[in-house]
Amino acid sequence: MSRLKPCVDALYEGVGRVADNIPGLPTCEVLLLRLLLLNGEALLRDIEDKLKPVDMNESDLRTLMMLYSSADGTSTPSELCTLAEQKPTNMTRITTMLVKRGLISRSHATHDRRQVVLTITAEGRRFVRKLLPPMFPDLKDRFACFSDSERKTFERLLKKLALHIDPVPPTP
Amino acid sequence: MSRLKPCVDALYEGVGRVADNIPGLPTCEVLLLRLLLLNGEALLRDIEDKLKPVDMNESDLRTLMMLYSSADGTSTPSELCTLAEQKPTNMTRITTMLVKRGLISRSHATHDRRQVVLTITAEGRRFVRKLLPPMFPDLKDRFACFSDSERKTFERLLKKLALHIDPVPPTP
DNA sequence: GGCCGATATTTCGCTGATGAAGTAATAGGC
DNA sequence: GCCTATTACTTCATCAGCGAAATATCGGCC
Repeated sequence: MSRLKPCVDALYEGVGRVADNIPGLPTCEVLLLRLLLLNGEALLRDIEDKLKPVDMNESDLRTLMMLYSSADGTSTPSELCTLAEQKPTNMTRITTMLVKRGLISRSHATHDRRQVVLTITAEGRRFVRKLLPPMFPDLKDRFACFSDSERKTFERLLKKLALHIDPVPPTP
Repeated sequence: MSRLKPCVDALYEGVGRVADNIPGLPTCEVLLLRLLLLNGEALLRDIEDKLKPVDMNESDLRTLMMLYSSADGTSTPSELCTLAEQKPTNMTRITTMLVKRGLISRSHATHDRRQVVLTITAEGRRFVRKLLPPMFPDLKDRFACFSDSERKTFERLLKKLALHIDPVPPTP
């Protein structure tokens, strides 16, 4: 069941028609935007499908991974919010759930008692080390259409874009 | 307020640390995946911010644009679902809202009375023609970090990826 | 021509994420 | 040493989107 090809086709046709209709349409940029979002959604769906069996979604895993991959297995909700691109509200829910599952622990910072310190537990580390490896083959497959140099180029462009769109404030 | 740079930095550091820890981690692929999602989320946020003033979200606009850009300004819920990557449930809600706002109209197909035919109205077309142009400058800015050839390369890679990840079924 | 499985869409109940308001603690001016 | 603004997090109400079930229609088989 091919889902993306019709989207891509309709996208190119549609943009062509709209361009005839609305002057000044930045055709190439629209294509880049839509293709990027299309790929993002598809990849996200794949991940979430794989996480469903362990009752997790991508935000949950991302949060857990931020702790797993931090220098000392420790962080705070606000730091995780900026690094995992989440709102505080949601971070509360995620961490509460992870604490309940015993994957992380919550405690208070001594120097600033407003701050909550989150630490990944031994069980959390075990969980990650068991969960990730089975996902590797499929992940490689996703990008198997690229040559090594294409992968490098793609990475370079994605990184460049991320750092560029960063500080652009929205025009109100 | 720079939000993405710390994410990118943490990503590269984090992946480095995890790679030391979990053998077989496809480092490059993980970076590609995370960077792609990061960019997608940031771009989506920008769009949704711009749409908030007109009480719309990106899915709503995408749906409306599929109709605007179709050959005859007409489609069906199921077709829109596949093209706009939406579930039927959500499409019902979106189209109901668009009908309420007078941007599209709903009617029944004569040859198959199960099907609903959605048509963009004159007001819907006006709405789109008024809404889009102010978004062009910012959209161009987003990709202004790329040279023409980089934009072409990026588009080629994105398209290639979309068509590749398409038919890969999830391994259960 | 009536029954059965498939298809198109909607309804319903639930979950994940959000913005706004609330709580708690700190920091800085005076 | 208090008062105010700021910061860190949580709670609450709400909403978009989803899966499963319901509804309506079609198409084919006998």
